[in-house]
Amino acid sequence: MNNVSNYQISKSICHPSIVDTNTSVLHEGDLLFRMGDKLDGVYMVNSGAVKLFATTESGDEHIIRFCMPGDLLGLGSLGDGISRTNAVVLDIANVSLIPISTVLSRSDGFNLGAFMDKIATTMGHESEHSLMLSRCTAGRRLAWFLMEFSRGQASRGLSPNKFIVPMIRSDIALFLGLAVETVSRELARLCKQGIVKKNLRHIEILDLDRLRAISEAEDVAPKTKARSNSSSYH
Amino acid sequence: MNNVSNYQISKSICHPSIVDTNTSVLHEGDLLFRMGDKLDGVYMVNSGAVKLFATTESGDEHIIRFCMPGDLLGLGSLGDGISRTNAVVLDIANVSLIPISTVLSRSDGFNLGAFMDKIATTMGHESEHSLMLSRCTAGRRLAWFLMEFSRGQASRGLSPNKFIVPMIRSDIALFLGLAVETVSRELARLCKQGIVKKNLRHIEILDLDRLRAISEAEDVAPKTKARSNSSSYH
DNA sequence: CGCGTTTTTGATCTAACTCAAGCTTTGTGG
DNA sequence: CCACAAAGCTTGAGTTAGATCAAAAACGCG
Repeated sequence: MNNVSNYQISKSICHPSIVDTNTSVLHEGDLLFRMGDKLDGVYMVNSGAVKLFATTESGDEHIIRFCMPGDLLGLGSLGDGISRTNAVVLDIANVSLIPISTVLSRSDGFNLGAFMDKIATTMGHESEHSLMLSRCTAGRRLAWFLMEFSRGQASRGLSPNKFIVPMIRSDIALFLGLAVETVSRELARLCKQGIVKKNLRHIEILDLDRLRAISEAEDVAPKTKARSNSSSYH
Repeated sequence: MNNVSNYQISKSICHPSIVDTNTSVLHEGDLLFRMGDKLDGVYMVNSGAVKLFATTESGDEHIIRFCMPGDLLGLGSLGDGISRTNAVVLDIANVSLIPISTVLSRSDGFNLGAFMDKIATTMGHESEHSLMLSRCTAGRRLAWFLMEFSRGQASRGLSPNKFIVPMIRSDIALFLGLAVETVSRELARLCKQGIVKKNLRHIEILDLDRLRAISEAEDVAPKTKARSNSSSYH
């Protein structure tokens, strides 16, 4: 990962002095926090990858999102400071803590607008994720996942066509609400179509346009028709 | 809806003077805003019900959540002020605008902590919704929906056992990622089991415990097994 | 090299969708 | 106030996408 761009991402929210004093490095498999933990603030991922997930009593997990450089973690605890999710490091990561007091105390070093902006972006992603889970075919979910990852790469100045994903197949499955076997099969299909090339976690996108087309397919769900809403406009 | 409690909810975030000057009443079918609109802030629902949803090019909609008294709307636009969602009134509603400038300018009348708290709660709900969409049976999704609605009623000082839901079946279907027919069938099943009683939008929960049991059933998905994560703890 | 983990492929099964149709409720105009 | 139309809800029958079960192949670390 590129340290220069990571540093810039952090700076946009916090003054360097805030970041520097609260940074730590975690390794693959490390738990950043788990459900029920008391958190002192919100974490920002500077490098590496962290998976954020919820677990049920029965031990099943649902992956909420994969946090990459620039992403915030632990937002759900902003209220009472108690985390409702678990965070595990997938790839050696550098994360910094933004204390809740910093967020609320409007010191000069903290950019509340940029912070709100990140929250809004995060919520937007969650909505899209939710849309994918509710009304899309397995093939489309996977295509969307790859497109999103590719976009993320591009936004971090890395190659949007060739990358190594930090998660294993079952993580992808858990994120997309599919069985591992389905993820494997759909990925195989994309390969046969010449749209991507894969070798375990090494992914190469050969035809971004076609992949985008699949991810945006207009076959979302000709099921339930919406109520006609178009009446007066406030 | 109970005006006294609604007022109290608003007051916890904004000083009354802020709320009073930005309040308006909207009727069923009214559009509060739609995707692409420029918003001047975040809306708070004081009474009534508003549905928040995204639409795809093909006209399908995905309902993100139903906003009830005390809920915030338009959080996704906190960054650039552009809404990524549509908001339509289901039940005559009183909403007030919290200008973005109020949020960012830390005036005495604005409680940033309470605001963050609401954001955190909202994110928690979204995660739960997402979990339901990804790994649960139709029956469990519906049970969860009813439980959540019931909890909301209780938190607003209304009956948790008997209420009139503000949305039609297809809205519930769109929210839960199911076909209308499935919602209808599952609701019929709950009735046959003596757990609820229904008459169109009038719902009576006869056995809250059993409904909760269904909504929390431990059959979430014995599908994909999670990677063993339990290693070092930060 | 050997063993546990991850990935893949094949065969079967099932929950929920789709299609179709009837019924109930609500709203509108005469 | 009734008739009719539109919207909403329900039930039945058949189909299917993706889950589950089973097992083999590929990887990678000690």
